[in-house]
Amino acid sequence: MNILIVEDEPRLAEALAHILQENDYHAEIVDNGNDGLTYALSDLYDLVLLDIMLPGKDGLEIVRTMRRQGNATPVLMLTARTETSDKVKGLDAGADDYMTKPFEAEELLARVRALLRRQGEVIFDEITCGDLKLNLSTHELVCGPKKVHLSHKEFEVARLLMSSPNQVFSKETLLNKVWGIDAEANENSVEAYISFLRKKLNFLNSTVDINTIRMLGYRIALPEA
Amino acid sequence: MNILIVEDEPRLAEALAHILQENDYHAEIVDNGNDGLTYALSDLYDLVLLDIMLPGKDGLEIVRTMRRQGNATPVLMLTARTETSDKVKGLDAGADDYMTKPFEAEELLARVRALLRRQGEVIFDEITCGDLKLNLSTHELVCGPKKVHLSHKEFEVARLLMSSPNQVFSKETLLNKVWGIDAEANENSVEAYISFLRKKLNFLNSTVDINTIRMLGYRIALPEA
DNA sequence: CCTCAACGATCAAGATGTTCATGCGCGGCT
DNA sequence: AGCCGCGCATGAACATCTTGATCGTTGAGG
Repeated sequence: MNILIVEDEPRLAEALAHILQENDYHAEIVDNGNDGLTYALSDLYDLVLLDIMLPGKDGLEIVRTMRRQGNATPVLMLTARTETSDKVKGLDAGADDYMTKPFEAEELLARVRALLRRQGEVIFDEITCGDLKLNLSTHELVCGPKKVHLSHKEFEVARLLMSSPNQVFSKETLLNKVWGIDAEANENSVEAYISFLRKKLNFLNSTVDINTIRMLGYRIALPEA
Repeated sequence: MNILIVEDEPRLAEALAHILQENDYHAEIVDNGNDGLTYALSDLYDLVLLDIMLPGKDGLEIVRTMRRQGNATPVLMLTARTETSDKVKGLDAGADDYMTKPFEAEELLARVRALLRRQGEVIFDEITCGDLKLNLSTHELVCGPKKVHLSHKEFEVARLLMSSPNQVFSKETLLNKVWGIDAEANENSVEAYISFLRKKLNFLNSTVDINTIRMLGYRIALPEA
């Protein structure tokens, strides 16, 4: 795990880096706000420890800019300011947690673990449904010895249906979830993709199939368990 | 937003509920650990405020059970225990944040907002870069009066470059981030997409352009601010 | 049981997006 | 100048997506 430390006081920065490195994180130090922002936006880090008072851009501005640009890297603010109003400012600017100096190494590490845990929230990379396995990274749908590649839209539709077997999804729901809200696509597209998927399920000789519920939508039917 | 308060001391529980309700959250109180766990697992709440010492199951056990069962509802632990070792236990059990009593309402609210924000993961829907605006939901690139639609890959490349102006991205980095690690695509594809994007920037008469840094990669050049 | 209308399935064709091989041109080097 | 290697632009081949047209299916009502 890569952690970025944005801190201008060298002794503190080193101490932080040391603590983190002893716990098997990879830590890098940047000592000013301008570089801090650039590095934080790089997406190379899994977490940012951010001081507020910094030469160049301050910590609040950095986290605000990150969030404005859609960067979701967790940020833990670390400052000497203990005022509640400072904490509120930091958290509302977009930080995920806020610690005041001085702090204990153990608590810092626990908070770092808590933030990284959320981040990692490792998505399973496979959905299983009856005799089907959908690989979420390669977009391959496997059934016994056979496999087929799903195109982007096919994959999204399959993922949604397989994620909640037996739940009925209306065409409108599918349009919203797969094509995007506001999408001006035709419901016929949904029908077309259901058709493509059925053809592939058929080719795979899967026991699973897609039911049509007239006027309501579609669902995956699991063969009775 | 629905918040579950698991707290056995009625006065504190009421005070919390009051603070939250004043800020337009819907709050419900449960005064023992057994009900706390049942409610928390119900998926009806967007956040759980959890005391540690409780009749029935204690807070640590509750959060551990939640996580073990795959429940990802954010948990903010609220306790009188100020020992670092308690905080570490709470966070490592699966809590997302930990506050010690007494606490100020403003800080509590800010931490609640921070946790709910993650949950909702409200993505900003625009990146700005020089005179360009990239709409993240419609994939439209706008410059003054003109706009163009970007295809999926064009969009991903543009987003990456625009998210860190002036940073150089190697073709390999672009391949990994846009096409995916393990992707077996050709670096020529990157060149092709850079070419497509330049054509569009040109059509938009943007002052922004994409620099080639020989042997290193590409970057967005912001006209000197 | 038949008819009809509404809904759904499938197909074919065109639009759009993606990949990749090719040839050109520029800049650095000898 | 001439060579070399990298990057650029383009077009052909292919994949994917969307849509309208057509045909099948279903179920209510005669």
